[in-house]
Amino acid sequence: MPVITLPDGSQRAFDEPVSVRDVAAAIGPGLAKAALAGVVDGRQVDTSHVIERDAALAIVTDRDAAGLDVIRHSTAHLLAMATQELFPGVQVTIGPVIEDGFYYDFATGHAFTPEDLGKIEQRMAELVADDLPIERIVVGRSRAVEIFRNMGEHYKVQIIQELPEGEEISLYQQGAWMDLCRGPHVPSTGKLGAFKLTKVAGAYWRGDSKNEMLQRIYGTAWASRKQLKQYLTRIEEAEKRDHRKIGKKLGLFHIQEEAPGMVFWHAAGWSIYQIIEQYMRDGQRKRGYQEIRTPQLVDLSLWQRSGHADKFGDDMFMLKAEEREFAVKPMNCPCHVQVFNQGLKSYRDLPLRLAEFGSCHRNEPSGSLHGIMRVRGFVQDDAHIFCTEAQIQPEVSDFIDFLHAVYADFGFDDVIYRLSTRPERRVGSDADWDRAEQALADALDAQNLPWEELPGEGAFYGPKIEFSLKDCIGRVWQLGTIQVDFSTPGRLDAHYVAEDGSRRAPVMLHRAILGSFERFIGILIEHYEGVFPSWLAPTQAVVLNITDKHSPYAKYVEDSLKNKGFRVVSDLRNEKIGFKIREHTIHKVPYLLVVGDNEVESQTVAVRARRGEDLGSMDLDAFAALLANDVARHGRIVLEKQH
RNA sequence: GCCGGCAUAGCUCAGCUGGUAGAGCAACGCAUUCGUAAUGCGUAGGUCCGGCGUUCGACUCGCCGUGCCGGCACCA
Repeated sequence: MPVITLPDGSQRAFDEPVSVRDVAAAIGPGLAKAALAGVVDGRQVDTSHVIERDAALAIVTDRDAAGLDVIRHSTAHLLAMATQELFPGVQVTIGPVIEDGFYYDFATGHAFTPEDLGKIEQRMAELVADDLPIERIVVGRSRAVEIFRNMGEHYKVQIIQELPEGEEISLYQQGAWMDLCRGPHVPSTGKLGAFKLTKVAGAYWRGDSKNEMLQRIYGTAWASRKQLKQYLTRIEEAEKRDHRKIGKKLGLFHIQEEAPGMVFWHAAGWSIYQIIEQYMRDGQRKRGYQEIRTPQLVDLSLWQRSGHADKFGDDMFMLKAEEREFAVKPMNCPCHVQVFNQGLKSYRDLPLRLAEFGSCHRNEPSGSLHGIMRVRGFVQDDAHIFCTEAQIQPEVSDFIDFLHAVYADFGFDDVIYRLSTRPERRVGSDADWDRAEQALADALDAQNLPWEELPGEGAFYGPKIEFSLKDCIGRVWQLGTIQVDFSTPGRLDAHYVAEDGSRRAPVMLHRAILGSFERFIGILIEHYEGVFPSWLAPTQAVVLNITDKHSPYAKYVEDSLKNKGFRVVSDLRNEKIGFKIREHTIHKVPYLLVVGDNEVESQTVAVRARRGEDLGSMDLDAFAALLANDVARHGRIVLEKQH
């Protein structure tokens, strides 16, 4: 006699055990049709699940996030079924739900082509039309192994054998096809339909590059055709923000074959870069950093002492000269320790903050290169803080303040915070780690920041916080970081004289806010969609003459504004004003200053903002004030617009 | 690095099953002197990524290499 409690608190009593489907039907035929799964006492189940005793039940439909996940998961099964029908001999492995969709990994000698995806998609549509019931079957472990072994599904056999003892093993069957799965799944294939297969890719079995490579098919799935369409449109729109496309269109930089993973900055891009560098330099100076500069090329012996050659030698560019072996620096820290080591330091010198816009080169794997976001030659806004253990927490807190001020100035407010804690192999005592991890966590908590812990992901020398942002299509890129390092100072003989006269190794904090200028500018381009706020825009205003006779005045306007420190050019070409406006609008110039008879007469400029607004005519001082005000707001203007 | 795809004019892209390339924009020239997102006419522009092969003949087919793109792995 189960009594079912629904999410609204209402209760329904039944004379005998009932399925989720039955309960839905008792509430209403519409719900019965919409039911995709259920949640019984917090556990997700199929609609066929029978409830024996009193329980809390929520019916899951495609309006719930959980329902969408069930749809995606079942669509992954549908993909696997269609694929195995069309390509006999293909083995199934895993097919999880991911953001916006799902994938399924297949073991096969055949490499799927984009044409294959079309065929598979078509077969999937047919299976939806067939509306095959999806049934859950519970079997014993040995029986499950036997079934999949007979089917030749060796990966599934392995998965079953590694399931924890006592875990219920369930199979899902639709038509003649069957897969091992925990579920839940939609009641029949007819509940699916709004999906699209998006890409094929290789992926290692169990994510380990030592294992064989499987064929992965990605797809997206939604509750309705309309949602699917919206998603596809969203992706299309997002792709227009791609920094590689915009970078080319705006002439910011290029990369060419002869220097893979290295950026050729053009004048416009370099202008942005320099403004950012100067901005960071000012911020660092105000916060007690000393800027230094260290060599690019350093004898291998230093990298051997620091441990880099040993651990990361393969990723370092090496060269021989004068019978010595040099390495192009992949990081700045060992060099910064050399600066610290010049002259005996006292505890009074701590914390000592050494900053460098350090040019680094790393021979990143070819497959990992990505526009200017992942490159082989880059410049970090790097700094190392040499301090005592007691100074870790205040330094980390100050750093997070600094970082937030910077991100806010660039208009970023959607930062992902991750704290990576002690890995298996590490240096330093557990007590050291306890305190360092706590210091980092406290610093995050003090600012009320939502952070995620990545257990075991810290560096061998200490824990770290990573600050990441997403690019236009949702890929996450790490920008800032702060890392505690118990190891490097000792390895490189750094020490200071403590209050009691003893010599101690300082703790070193590695930290960066932008990460690399290259990646940061890539993210900025996508964030702004190329529409740089006035303080960053390579050209802040263009003066446009109506006809030749206004050229002298246009030049005068240009020169006057340039003398005030603005980045202004004039476009005196013999073209119609509409043509020139169009061209500079496409290039996202913040302000267009049109000068014709009226403006020459009244000694003004007609101001047009880049979104098309006509700001009317004003004299040069008024425009200069307007632009100066704009510049002073940095990129916070973007945040204001969003909110 | 691994799996797959792609590489044609400065840019964006056409070019069916092999018969030595085409558009739009940009550039250049001429005309036009014009008031807020494209004035008209004309000219020039290609080692079809590189190498080797198949073929009477290769942008097209095959192999090798390079780079880029999408994933995977990596990211001190």
